[in-house]
Amino acid sequence: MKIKQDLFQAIADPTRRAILTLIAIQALTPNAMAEKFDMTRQAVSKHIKVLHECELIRPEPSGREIYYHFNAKKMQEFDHWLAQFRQSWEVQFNQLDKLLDILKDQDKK
Amino acid sequence: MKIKQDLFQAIADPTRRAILTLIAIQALTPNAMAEKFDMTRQAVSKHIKVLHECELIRPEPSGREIYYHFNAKKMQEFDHWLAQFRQSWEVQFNQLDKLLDILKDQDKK
DNA sequence: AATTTGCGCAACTAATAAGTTGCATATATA
DNA sequence: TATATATGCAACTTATTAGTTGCGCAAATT
Repeated sequence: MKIKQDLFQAIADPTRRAILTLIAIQALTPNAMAEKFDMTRQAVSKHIKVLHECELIRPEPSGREIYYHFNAKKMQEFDHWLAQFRQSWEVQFNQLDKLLDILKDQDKK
Repeated sequence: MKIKQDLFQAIADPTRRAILTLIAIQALTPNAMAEKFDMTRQAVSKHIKVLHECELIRPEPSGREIYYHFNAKKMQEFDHWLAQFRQSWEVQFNQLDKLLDILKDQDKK
């Protein structure tokens, strides 16, 4: 059995990404989320479980309702993972810049 | 049938992420990749297909070998998706800063 | 020309995951 | 206390996918 849900697996599903987009603006209950999507409450509940297990969302009970909040700190891990590639695309874009410079020089001739 | 592989789906697999990390440093052939992982060449070939279909990698034939290069521009799309949440975590961190300020003030008393 | 090597595609198996319905539990309301 | 509502968990079905083996094709080597 899986100890913990994988962060990348969590955002692979479009519905879960939609949930994240929603609650990044405002915390919502499972029922409120289910109303937004064309699926049963139980289906949404499963997505919530996945997002919760990898700590992308955080429950805050309020009476018999549970508001799920967006955990920005966890989302930042993607930002850190992306860091290893930033250098790559800067290099590739610099090469593009060089190419553009060459083309400019050719125009002058 | 799926028209095109999804970017998020592509990076959901740990082996594919490892491939991306490898070729971000240096372009590799399918065989060279397969040697790095404990799986058959065909399995790696499938991952290559997924990464290629969503344009995260780009083939450059060289004789009977094919070097796959990392496409940084495509990975940037993930960066752009993350952008919608950057504001959220800045807000949450600002709130943390405020809290820290409050705690500092309490120390002074 | 014959053989080896690099690669992709097809078929198959096993595991995973998204969705459903049904049920149990806890909180709020009448 | 009885009832309605909010939520999570379990069992099931179906679809997807990661891995395998086997095959065919094209390029390089002998």
